[in-house]
Amino acid sequence: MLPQSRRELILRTLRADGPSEVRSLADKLGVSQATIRRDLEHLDADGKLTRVYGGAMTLDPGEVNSDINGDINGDDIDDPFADVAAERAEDKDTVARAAADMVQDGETVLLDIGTTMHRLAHHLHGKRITVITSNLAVFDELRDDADIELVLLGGMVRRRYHSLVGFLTEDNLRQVHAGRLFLGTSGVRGDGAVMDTTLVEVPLKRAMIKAADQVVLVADGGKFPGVGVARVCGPGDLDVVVTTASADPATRLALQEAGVDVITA
Amino acid sequence: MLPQSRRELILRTLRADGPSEVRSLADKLGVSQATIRRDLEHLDADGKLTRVYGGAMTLDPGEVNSDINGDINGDDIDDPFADVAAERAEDKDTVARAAADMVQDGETVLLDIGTTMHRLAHHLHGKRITVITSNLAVFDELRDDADIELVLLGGMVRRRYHSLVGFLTEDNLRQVHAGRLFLGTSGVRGDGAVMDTTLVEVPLKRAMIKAADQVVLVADGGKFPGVGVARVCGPGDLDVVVTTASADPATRLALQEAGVDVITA
DNA sequence: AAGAGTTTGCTCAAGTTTGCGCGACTTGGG
DNA sequence: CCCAAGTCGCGCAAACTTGAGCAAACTCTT
Repeated sequence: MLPQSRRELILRTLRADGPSEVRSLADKLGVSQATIRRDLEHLDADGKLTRVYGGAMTLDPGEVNSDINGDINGDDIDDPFADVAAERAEDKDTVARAAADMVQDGETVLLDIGTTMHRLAHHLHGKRITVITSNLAVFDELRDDADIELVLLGGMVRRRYHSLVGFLTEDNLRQVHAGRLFLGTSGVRGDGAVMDTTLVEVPLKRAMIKAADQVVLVADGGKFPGVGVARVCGPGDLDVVVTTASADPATRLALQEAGVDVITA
Repeated sequence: MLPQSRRELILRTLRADGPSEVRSLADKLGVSQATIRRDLEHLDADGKLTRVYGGAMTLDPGEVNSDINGDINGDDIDDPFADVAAERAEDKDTVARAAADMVQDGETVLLDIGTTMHRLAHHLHGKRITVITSNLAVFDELRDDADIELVLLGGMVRRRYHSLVGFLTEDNLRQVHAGRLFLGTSGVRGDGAVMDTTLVEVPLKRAMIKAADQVVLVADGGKFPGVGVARVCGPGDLDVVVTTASADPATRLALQEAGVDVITA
């Protein structure tokens, strides 16, 4: 059994059966607890799971399969530079925090789905704002925060993605308006086009863009350039991009030439 | 059981069932009360709940009594007979179970807000159905049940009532259709009119009635007759009423004369 | 076939969690 | 006002988890 396969199996186990103890993982995979610990340490550094005392669980509050969303390209696995991938998890938090810092009391913000938006929501605590979202991880994060007026868009519960989708969501989006939209992505193409891998989300993202005055794309440098099967929008639809220094300079330039304000967190 | 999982379970329990005592949490989770105390201390420090003498509750400012949430009429609070309220809780579960038993695989049901509907949702586990709701307690109950297609109506999060309200909810309700609606109430008047105490819910309830083929009112006998400032609908809008033997006979008769099928659970 | 580098399992000290007992405190009722 | 019942916080010991160090096994390259 390859270490890499074992780690993927660990992730799959967590996604399927929820939180798991070190002991049970060791038994199940036929390796020592020390090995499992090291695996969990690795996966935690890569932002694939959260380590907790005694075992591990999927990202934060039952976030079953966040990376399908937030980090849609699975390059982390193929990436031979493990330390680069480790930076990515931190990068996500960095851009999320920088984006959250833009938000002032009294604003109304629209939050896209994905892990990056969840991190962003985490940094919104303490502000007196209105948040509109179809992101269930964001909902879980903010549902007990009395300072935040929380509006949930309707839709079908998509458990694997922790989101709400469908025509109800689209309908609701046509009825609301926000000062700012924070948009996530699977990757930005070299010409500045925003991409996504899940087709069903594309019309929703487009509806969100229509519903907001300002569109802020939040994406760590690992997504420049990035992939995705579907084109969500062009650089002309974006107002601001928050990213990290590791973003590909050519893509960044393409964005700036399209009039986008590129902020390096 | 991981400490982390246990703590999340505590939060979930509080959200679903309202305030809880240290003892009952300890029994439920199979750990000592000391551990529960430490967990509560932890969660309180994290701002996830409010510690109170004897137990804990969700940190909603107005959430003094669980019944404020689900049970839309606040009469349980004013009720000087605590044991009556306790009996009522059992009654609520009885009618909820009877109503849930009506549901067949493949159905689409619409669930109103309130504790009774939460209990009903609890008895829906194991069925392969579609559930549409704006009830966040129902959402919490069913969000991890892979057999149930769950549709959440959009709206503003109303924390004290564990519900979603507003024009987004109404809009969504105009777009969906269900075979059956399970309706809650604060009380049924002597003439069979369904009442409610929260004005903002009335248009939603009316929209739900329009969106369903069959309307099933689920209300324990303590609500016959009952009070409420706003009239939701008349007996003619109801198809079935599920209640307990303690329901006022005159009110029951009025319903039957209006062609309603009154079922005693 | 040998060496460099990685992975794995084991051991051990340090740290964490848990359950229990005890004294102090809070609550509700005479 | 005081009392009884229950709850709380604290210290302690036992059980468990963790991270680090180390040697053996393994992989890959030369």
